[in-house]
Amino acid sequence: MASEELNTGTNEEKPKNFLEEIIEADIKSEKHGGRVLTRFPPEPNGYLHIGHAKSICLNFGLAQKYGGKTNLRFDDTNPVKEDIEYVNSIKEDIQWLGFNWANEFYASDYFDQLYLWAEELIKKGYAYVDDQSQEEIRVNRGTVTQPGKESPWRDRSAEENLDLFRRMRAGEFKDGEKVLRAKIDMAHPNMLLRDPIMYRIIHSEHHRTGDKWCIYPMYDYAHGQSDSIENITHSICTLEFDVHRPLYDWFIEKLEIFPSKQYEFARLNLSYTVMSKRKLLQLVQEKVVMGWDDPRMPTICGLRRRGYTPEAIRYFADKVGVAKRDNVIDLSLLEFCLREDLNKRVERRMAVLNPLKVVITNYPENQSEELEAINNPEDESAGKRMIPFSREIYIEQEDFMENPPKKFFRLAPGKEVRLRYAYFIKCNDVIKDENGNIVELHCTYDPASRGGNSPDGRKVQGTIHWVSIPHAVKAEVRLFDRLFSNPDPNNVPEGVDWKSSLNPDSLKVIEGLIEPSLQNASVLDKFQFERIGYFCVDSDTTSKKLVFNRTATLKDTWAKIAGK
RNA sequence: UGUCCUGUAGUGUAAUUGGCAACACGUCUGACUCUGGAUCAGAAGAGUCCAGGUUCGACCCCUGGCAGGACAACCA
Repeated sequence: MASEELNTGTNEEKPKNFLEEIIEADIKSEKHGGRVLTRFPPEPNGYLHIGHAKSICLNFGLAQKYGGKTNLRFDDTNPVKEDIEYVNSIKEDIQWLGFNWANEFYASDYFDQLYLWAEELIKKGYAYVDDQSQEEIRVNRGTVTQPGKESPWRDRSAEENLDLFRRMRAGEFKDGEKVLRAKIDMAHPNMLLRDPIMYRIIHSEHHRTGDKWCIYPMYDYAHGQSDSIENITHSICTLEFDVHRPLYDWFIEKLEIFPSKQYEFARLNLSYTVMSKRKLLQLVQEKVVMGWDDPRMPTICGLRRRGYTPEAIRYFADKVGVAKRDNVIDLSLLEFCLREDLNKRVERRMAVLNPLKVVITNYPENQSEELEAINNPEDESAGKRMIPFSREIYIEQEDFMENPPKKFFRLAPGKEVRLRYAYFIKCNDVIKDENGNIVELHCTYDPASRGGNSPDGRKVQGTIHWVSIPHAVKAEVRLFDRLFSNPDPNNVPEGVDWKSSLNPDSLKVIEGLIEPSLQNASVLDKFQFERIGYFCVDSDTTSKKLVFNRTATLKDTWAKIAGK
């Protein structure tokens, strides 16, 4: 429902991106009988992040739009890097985002077929076993400006190659002793076509195939054929694989198998964020953050814990667009998408983060009452709730100024404001401690303004939020901010640690006071704390302690004015 | 330095495939409001990386530059 409101996904009015144009052309020309089958191919060696979310929304979204399906395929060709821990988190994240795959596959499902095809290429003279060391291979590959040198083993007979390759598989050789290479062109301007390695020897247990194999296919030898085996029609990946496409096509052509086609789009970059798995891992390992799901992380699980919704992320993926040029998206766009969603669906509550005590001197002692509050002004069906009011309340420190500037609409000596859903109050006295700090305000209220309106029709400029002291509940509140203070954390001068621009204030933990109706909130419940921001219940919450994460602040026009 | 990809308001994405640039976010006004939120109305902001060429006409086609990115793991 919310996604409809957010108008994500298919929309006839919207201009098409280049992939939609390609697909529509293919459908029109009956290329695969109008069939569309995409795939999302993560390597299970890390957690998914917002960049993957773009890819997921693209792959699944395109298939959905054109009546096709999407496979989930784990690209698990390197047993030393991959683990099932990641497999499970990846599946969970994709489902949470709201997508269902047609099939769950693994590149390792195809190891037998890939092996057979390798023998076929050997027999056709398109592949050979190379005895050169890793170092020799590297050196002989040449450089970007100089052609490579052919391996002395390049012209072995098919029989010898076949024998050697079978013995590689049988485990007769040690890691690195031999590799299987495609025989293409050692002088090719595209380095990837200089006899790329197809198989390497790794005596290591694979998380799915166990010890069945001691040779494993390289990405280039596995990916296109895996697509082909699944009859993928549109294999969509990021720009850096552009150089790989000739190789992708080469194997498919030589093997004469289903011609899947690869298309590349520009990956997502977000300002104030790092996205590389390596750097994210480093943040986790060095305990810069609490873990992969730290609410400051751009990981899907981090965003989830932070309070993001699948709808907001899908809306975001839709808004960033798809093209081939490098891009950096403003973090503010992500936040816009979040607010757009949460504003409409999430209930409002009152909470005071930096309390200032207010005594309403003309309100009877030991009295309290319940006042009616609207749960969500954007959604009448969210109903109403009662909130307790009493003689002593907390307001926000920032909502009072002893010497207010011109446009300050909040409380000040002699000024009157409305307490949201309660009464008008006027400030009469400012109580200070011996150091001159304001510790308490003495105010009087207008009993006739109960509910927030005065019968004489007089207006107040400001409405502030509050919480009744005897009824307030304490909660830990975690105020998150961007992880980096540098808009482009990857761009640091030579020799400077990329972590040097970490924002020291990315997390502030405070004790807040919340209205009692929040008492029984459960993990992941989301609210708008009026005039403050969106918050969600953190998984660290226990029966004894409530913990809230600040998902995002509200737009704060006053902060902008005050900052000038 | 070789090959490939990409250059359109601050940030993204468009431009009916050649008819003088639109939309969103952001920014700035104003209205409204029991959230300085939301909503509504409006404004500013690029002449399309540069230089030539083709054309009646170029963001779009051609040539040459320039800038950014990718590629020299037995990673994906």
